[in-house]
Amino acid sequence: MALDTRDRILDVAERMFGERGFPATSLRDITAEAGVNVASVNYHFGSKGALLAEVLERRLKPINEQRLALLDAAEAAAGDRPPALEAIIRAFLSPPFRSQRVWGRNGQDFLRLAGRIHSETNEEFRATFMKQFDVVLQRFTLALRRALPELDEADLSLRMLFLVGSMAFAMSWRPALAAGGDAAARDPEDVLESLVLYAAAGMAAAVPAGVPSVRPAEAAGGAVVALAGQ
Amino acid sequence: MALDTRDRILDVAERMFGERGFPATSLRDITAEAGVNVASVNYHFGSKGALLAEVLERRLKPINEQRLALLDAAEAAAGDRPPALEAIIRAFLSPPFRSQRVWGRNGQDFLRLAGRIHSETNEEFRATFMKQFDVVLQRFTLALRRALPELDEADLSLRMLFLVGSMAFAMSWRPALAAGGDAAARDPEDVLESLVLYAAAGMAAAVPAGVPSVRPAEAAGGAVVALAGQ
DNA sequence: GTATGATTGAAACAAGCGTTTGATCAGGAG
DNA sequence: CTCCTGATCAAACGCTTGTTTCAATCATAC
Repeated sequence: MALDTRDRILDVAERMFGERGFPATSLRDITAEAGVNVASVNYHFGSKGALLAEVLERRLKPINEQRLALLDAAEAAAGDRPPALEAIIRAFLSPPFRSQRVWGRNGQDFLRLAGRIHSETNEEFRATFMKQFDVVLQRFTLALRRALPELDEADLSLRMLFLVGSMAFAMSWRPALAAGGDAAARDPEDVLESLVLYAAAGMAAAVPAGVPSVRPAEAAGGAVVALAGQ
Repeated sequence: MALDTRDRILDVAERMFGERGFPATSLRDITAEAGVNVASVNYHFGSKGALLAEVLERRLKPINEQRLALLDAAEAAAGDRPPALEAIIRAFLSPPFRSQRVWGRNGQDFLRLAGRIHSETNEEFRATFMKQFDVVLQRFTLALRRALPELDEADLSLRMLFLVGSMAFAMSWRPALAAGGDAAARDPEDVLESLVLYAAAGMAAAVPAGVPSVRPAEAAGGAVVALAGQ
C-alpha cells in the first residue's frame, strides 16, 4: 500500500471537502473512496471536525510561514523604506498559489478547500483557520499601512478584505475554469501574476479628496481584527 | 399575523441559509423559528432545494434587472464612446449593495446568502443562480471589453473573476465586520464606494509590455462562459 | 513462540434529516 | 346545511449522519 490509512484519509478528505464543502461531505463518502473503515476516522482524528482541522493545518502552516518569510525578505531588501506594493502583495499571494507546484494534485485540491474556508462562518472551523491566519493578516496590514501612508485605516481594512476575497475566489474557481477550457486559468502562476497586478493597482487607488467614503472620525476600528474574531 | 406562512418561511430561510449555509440549515430550524409546521415547506415549495431557488429568485431578479438597466443608462449617456470604467463597475455593484436600502433587514440577510452562493459549487443551486447571473456577466464583460480595448481576453476574464470575488466576499463579511465594531463596514454604501474605487483601479491596471501573463495564442476562451457552465 | 499494544473490521447506536401521510380546520359557494 | 378547496397539524416514514462498540488482526519485542 502506497500510503497508510491516516494519510489516505487526509488526501481524500482534502479533495472532497474542497469539492462539496464540509457539511455536504460524509465520513462514509471519504472512507469508501479511501478504501478504509469508517471507524478509522474517529480512531485517528477523534471527530469529523478534527479531521478538517488537521487537513487545514497540514497545508496552512507552511503556507503562512512562507508568507511571513517572504514579507521579511522583501522588507529586508528594501532597507529603511517600505517594500514596493507589488512585493508585499506577492508575498501574500504566491505561497497559496504555488501549493500545486509544491504538493502536486493534492495542493490543487487544497486550494479549492482553502477558497471555501475563507467564506465559512461556522465558528469551529473559523477558529482553526483563523488561529493561523490572523497573525498573517495583522502583519500584512502593517506592511501595507507603511506602504500606503496616505490611505486611512478604514479604507485599508476594506481593501484588505477585497484582496482576500478575490484571492479566495480565484483559488476556488480556477480549477473549474481550467476544466472549462479557459486558458487563462490553466496555470495557477498566470492567475497569480494577473491578481498581483490587479490588487496592487486597486490598493494604490487614490481616494477622491474631499469626499471621504467613510467618515474619518469613526474609522479607527480594524476590519482585520473583527474578521479574525468571527 | 403580520405575514402569511409562505413569506415567513422565505424570510427566515433567507437569513438562516446566509448565516449557516444551505446544507447546515435544516427545515426544522427554519420552521421552528418561523412558527410554522415542518410540512408547510414541502406544501408551499415542494422541496428544500426549491425553497432556496425561490429565496434567490425573489431578490436576484430585480437586482440583475437593475444592473442591466443601469448599464444601459450609462451607455446611453456616453453616446458612441464607452462609458467610464467606474460607471460600468458601479452599475454592476450598486444594486446588490443597495438591497438593504430597498428591503431593509431582509435585504441585509440576503447579501450574506448571495455572497455564499457565489462560492457554491453544488450543481443544483449553481444552475438556479447562474440562470440569472450569466447573462449579466456576459453583458458586463462586453462593456468592459469596449472600455479596456488594450486588455487581452484572458486578463479581462480573470479580472472579472477578481471583481466578483471581492464583491461576494464583501457582501458576506460586511455584517460580521460591522457587528465587530468596524466603522468602515457599518454602511453598505461606504463599502460600495470603496470597492468601486478599488475595482476600477484594478481593472485599469496596465499589463507589463513584453511579459504577457498569459500566452496570447491560448487566450481565446472565456472565463465567463466556463464559470456560467459550472 | 508468546505476549503486547496499535490498528482494523463489521455492526450497531441514537439522533437528525427531508419528505409523506392522513386527519383536521376554516370559510366561502351552492 | 352540505360540499368543496386550500391550509395547517401531529405523527410517522425511510434513510443517512457522526460516533461507538468490541472482537479480530496485525506488527513488534521479548
